[in-house]
Amino acid sequence: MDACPLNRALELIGGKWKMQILCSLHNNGPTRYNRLKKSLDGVSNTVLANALRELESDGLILRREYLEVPVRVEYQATRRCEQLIPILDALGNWSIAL
Amino acid sequence: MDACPLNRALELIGGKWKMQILCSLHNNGPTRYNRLKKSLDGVSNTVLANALRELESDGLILRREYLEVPVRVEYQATRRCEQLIPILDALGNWSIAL
DNA sequence: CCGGATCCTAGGCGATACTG
DNA sequence: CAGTATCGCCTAGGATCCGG
Repeated sequence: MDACPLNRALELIGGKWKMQILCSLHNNGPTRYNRLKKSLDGVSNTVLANALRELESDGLILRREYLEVPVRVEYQATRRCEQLIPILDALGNWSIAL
Repeated sequence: MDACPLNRALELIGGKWKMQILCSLHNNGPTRYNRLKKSLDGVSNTVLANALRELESDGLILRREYLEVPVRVEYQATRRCEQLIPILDALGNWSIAL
């Protein structure tokens, strides 16, 4: 009955891949679609593309399209995402503590 | 490829209800099954019971059974769970910021 | 009262082929 | 290269009934 804001957080970064995507972008800086796809292991196109669109519309990542031939698209973490990273770190540390 | 400890965290507290269960127990102290069930809204027995067993075996909650008639069972957050709370708070605050 | 046993459903997820 | 379109699986989650 708390209307826990955690639910909101889970809408933003829940699901199987979003956190990993954000971590990867944070660690590697701007990254192209295919490189990102390889860096995660086992994502399908549908799922990855979907997650990226949602993350972008939620302001967590930035999509930048360079009109070259062939096209180049890069994704990078936004400030909002960077603010999240320390929290995810804390969560990760907690999970392996003791 | 990070073997992100986040995955471990998600094993522990992922899913639709676990975080809410932990929050509720933290906020309300030791709580009986039915009361807990009502405090969350829409959990089924199978799912709640399952989550509780997993949380217990992961050391996040404590199950205490009083052999009265009828039986009384109370759940409460462990120290490990309490350590997690501030992180979940941070996550919640992040999700509603700006 | 607590929760196990069953059964069922939605949608998250994956694989492949294909297009601008 | 960066995705969409299509299809199908699979499992987390839900409803209900029942037993200790």
